[in-house]
Amino acid sequence: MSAPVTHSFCPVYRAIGILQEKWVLHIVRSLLGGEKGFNELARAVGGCNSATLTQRLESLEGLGIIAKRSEDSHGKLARSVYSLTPAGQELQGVVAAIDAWARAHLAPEVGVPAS
Amino acid sequence: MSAPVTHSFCPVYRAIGILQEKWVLHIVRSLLGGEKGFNELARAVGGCNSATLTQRLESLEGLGIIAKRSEDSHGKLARSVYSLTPAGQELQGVVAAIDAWARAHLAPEVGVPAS
DNA sequence: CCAACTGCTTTGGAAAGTCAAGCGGTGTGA
DNA sequence: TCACACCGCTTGACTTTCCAAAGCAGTTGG
Repeated sequence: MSAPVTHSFCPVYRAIGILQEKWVLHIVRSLLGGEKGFNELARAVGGCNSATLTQRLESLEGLGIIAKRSEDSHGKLARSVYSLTPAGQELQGVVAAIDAWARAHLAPEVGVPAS
Repeated sequence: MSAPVTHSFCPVYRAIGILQEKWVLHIVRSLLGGEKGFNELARAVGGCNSATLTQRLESLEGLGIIAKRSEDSHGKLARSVYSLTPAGQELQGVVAAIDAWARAHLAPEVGVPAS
C-alpha cells in the first residue's frame, strides 16, 4: 500500500514530536524549578538564543504546557513570567525518567565502559 | 561570573541532548518491540528517510544504546539487525513516562480545542 | 545622563534534516 | 533466464530549522 502509514493518531507519536524539539525538555526542566522571566529562563536553559526561545515558548503555550503571565505592575513595564501549567508539570515524570537513566548510563566519569 | 555556565557535566543535560535528536525516541520505541532490520525499522518508525536513519543508528550505536549485528547467514547476504543494548532497554522508562503523559494530556480527540 | 538591565524582534548565514534516486546483491516466479 | 520486488545503504540537491549578533523600547540605579 502506498498509504503514508500515518501514525498521527497515536498520542505517543505526537508527544515525541513535541518533546524532541530542541530546547523543549530543557525549558520544561528549568521551569520545574519555578516560574521564570524570559532572560532568566534563557540563562537557566543555557545556550538557547532568544529567537528560538520565543518560538518554543509560543508553541508550548499553544499546547497548554506552559503559561505566560504579564506582570503589569504599573503602567508599562510588563515583566513576562513563564510557568508550567498542570499538564506541563506532569512532564516531571518524563524528566525524572531521563534523569534516572542519565545517572545510570551516562554517568560523568564513573564506570564509563572504557571501550 | 562570566563563565559560560556550561551544564555539560550534568548527565541529564547530555541525555536530553541525545534524546531530542529527531527520530531517536521513535527508533528506541520501535526497537523496544524487538530487534529489526533496516528497512523494517524505517517503516516501523514511520517517515524517517534512510539517510537520517543511518546517521542516527550510527550515533546511537556509538553511544552504546543500540547494537548492530550482521546476520551472516551464508557467504554474502548480510541482513543487518538492530537491537537495544541493556542501556537502551532502560530507556523504556522514559518512553513509558512519555506514553503516560501523552495519554493523559494529549488524548486523541478529547477536548481538542476545535479552533 | 549613562550604563545595565528587562522582554523581545529582526537579520543573514550555517547546519541539520529531507527527498528522490540509485548501487550492488538476493530470492522468487514466470 | 530474465524481470521484479526486496535487502541495506549512499549520494546530491533542496528545504527547514537553528543560531549569533544586533537592535528597539522601556526601567532602574548611580
